[in-house]
Amino acid sequence: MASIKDVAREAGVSVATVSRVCNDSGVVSDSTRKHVLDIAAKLGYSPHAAARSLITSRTSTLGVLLPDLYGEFFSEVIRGIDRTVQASGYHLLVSRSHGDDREIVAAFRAMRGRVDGLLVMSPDLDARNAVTSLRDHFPVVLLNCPAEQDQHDSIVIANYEGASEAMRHLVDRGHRRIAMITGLARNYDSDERLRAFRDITRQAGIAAPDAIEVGGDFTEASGFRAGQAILDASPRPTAVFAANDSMAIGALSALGAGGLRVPEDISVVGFDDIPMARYMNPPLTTVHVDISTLGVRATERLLEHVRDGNGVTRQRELVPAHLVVRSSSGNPAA
Amino acid sequence: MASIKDVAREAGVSVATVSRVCNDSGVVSDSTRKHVLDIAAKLGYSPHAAARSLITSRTSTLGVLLPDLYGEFFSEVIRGIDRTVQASGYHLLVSRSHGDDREIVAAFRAMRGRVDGLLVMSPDLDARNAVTSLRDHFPVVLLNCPAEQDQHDSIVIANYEGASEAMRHLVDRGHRRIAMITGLARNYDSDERLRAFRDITRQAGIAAPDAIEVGGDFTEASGFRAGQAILDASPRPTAVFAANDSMAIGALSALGAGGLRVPEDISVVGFDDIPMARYMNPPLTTVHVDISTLGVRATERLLEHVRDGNGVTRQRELVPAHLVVRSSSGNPAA
DNA sequence: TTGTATGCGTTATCAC
DNA sequence: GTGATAACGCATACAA
Repeated sequence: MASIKDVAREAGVSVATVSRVCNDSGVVSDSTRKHVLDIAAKLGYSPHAAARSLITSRTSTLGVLLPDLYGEFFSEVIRGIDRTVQASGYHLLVSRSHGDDREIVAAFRAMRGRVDGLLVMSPDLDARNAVTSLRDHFPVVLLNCPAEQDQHDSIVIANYEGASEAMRHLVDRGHRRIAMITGLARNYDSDERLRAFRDITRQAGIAAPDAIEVGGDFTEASGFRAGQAILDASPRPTAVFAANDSMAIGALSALGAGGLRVPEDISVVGFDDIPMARYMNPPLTTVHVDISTLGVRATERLLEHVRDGNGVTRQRELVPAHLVVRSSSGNPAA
Repeated sequence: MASIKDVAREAGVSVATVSRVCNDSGVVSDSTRKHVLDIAAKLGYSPHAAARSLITSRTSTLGVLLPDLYGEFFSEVIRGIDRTVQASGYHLLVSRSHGDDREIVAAFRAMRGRVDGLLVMSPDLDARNAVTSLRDHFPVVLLNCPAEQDQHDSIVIANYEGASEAMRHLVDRGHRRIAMITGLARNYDSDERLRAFRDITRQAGIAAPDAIEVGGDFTEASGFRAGQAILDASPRPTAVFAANDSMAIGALSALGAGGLRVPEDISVVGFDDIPMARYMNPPLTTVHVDISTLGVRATERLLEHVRDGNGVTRQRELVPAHLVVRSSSGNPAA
């Protein structure tokens, strides 16, 4: 593979000149510039990224640490991240971690010399310490993580607000027996949405067994199982609030298979508004989140840090979440 | 950030010894090894990836070039890739390209010095030349690309076989008016699935206007629009074969909104078997593809190349695709 | 068993 | 305008 030396020799100039041409730095005469460019093209030369970043101490790469790459939600987040990263001329290094401290620390170490900054998406409540202790090494932006205000730079979904809106919608429609399908245990998003469920039901004077919580893990399969459990519950709820759309869709399927009509017999509300939600049968009432914006904003914030150093203030940014009423929710049966 | 020099100085040894300890190479006495390890831990030292790859000329990173990061299909592919990459101690650099030659070439260049090998997923039929001309720089494995047998290393879905099975299923059930919702134009997957549609309909003696093709682009929205067009078609088809599940789901929605019952009035068959397919209402009959395996196998093949050099033979590998009959397909109405 | 010295490909600081 | 040359952090051949 051709190096800067090859180009210099072939063009009859020094490596310094070739470097200047490639980086538009310093002053080079038009004629030599053109000549060097020609030779470089002929040799198919492209600078060696590792060598360059060794001397400049910049990699032009951003890292992203994800809990798992599953389903449309993450797909959309990555989409937003990728779009922004690419538009800024950066590269994207993705890594998955199960979320525990040890693994996050290991991932951080492995990133050294590979990235200029890191996007961490770890809704696991245990991971905070790892992030805090290692933040000194390079800029970090937290994405949908449980973080104290101003402690870290972070972008989070308005989980509580969105879930509250969804729950109020159900209560306002007259529902008095409501089930919640929760997400993974010790997960920030899930906990916040559950907190709203509890607050709103309490405010409405609804208590167990009229307010029940069924455990899920954000997958369609767990939503399906939860739906089956709700079918068997007595008294049977007239409405279901799922912590995300995938589970709502799984529940929709189980409820339908059990002979219930949605929304006539039972209402179902999800969270996220993944692209597929509106195409469900019936179209899913859900809390809309501009998911890719989550990725876009996080990346923009990280780029600010990477470029402007530590001059950027730390703050917590909220991505709004609003209820979109479609056909899967209605009034409870008389 | 602590470098190897800092560790060496602090430990009172040479950088060579520190290097040997870190890489388990050469022979180091147990006592100094332990000592060096302690100091390294104390200083929070981790080797600088760029510096290391400059001297070893290996990056421990694989690149993946994708057409777009949209929907569950890509999500699953990346999932498979990531799992394999990570299990092998490699990193993953993702990049998106719109698929045209120029952009692919640019992406290749930018990858120089960043990756040891590249996974290219570009179903666009125009991109072949770019890949061929740049393959010399590092190992490349094509993922679901139109490639001549033995010309490149590639993994492809058994598009034609799977689509044929789906079409035969419909014909065997007695359908004589069938619509196909195609994918993006000039897309390999779409073209192969369409080829099966045309072959099977021809073999069954079905011709226009009983065999119609409606244009889509793999999104739910395009499937929805196609579904509306099919509602208005006359004679109206009794079955629909969509080039992927997302479009099938969109069509399901449009057909239902138009008052048609599935499968009583019209059958719908998809392709991919994304996780959500079985939770549709009705559950979607579709061609199952072990999507993440596509990513896993491609990554394994690429790793073979990266590790064993050019000793690995080039070949085309097929990922099987088989029909899964659920409830969205049945016999045509009398 | 350990240390010294060289070079990987690039940019940056000087001279000229 | 251009060319030497020193660094960047590390691995390794060779010397001790």
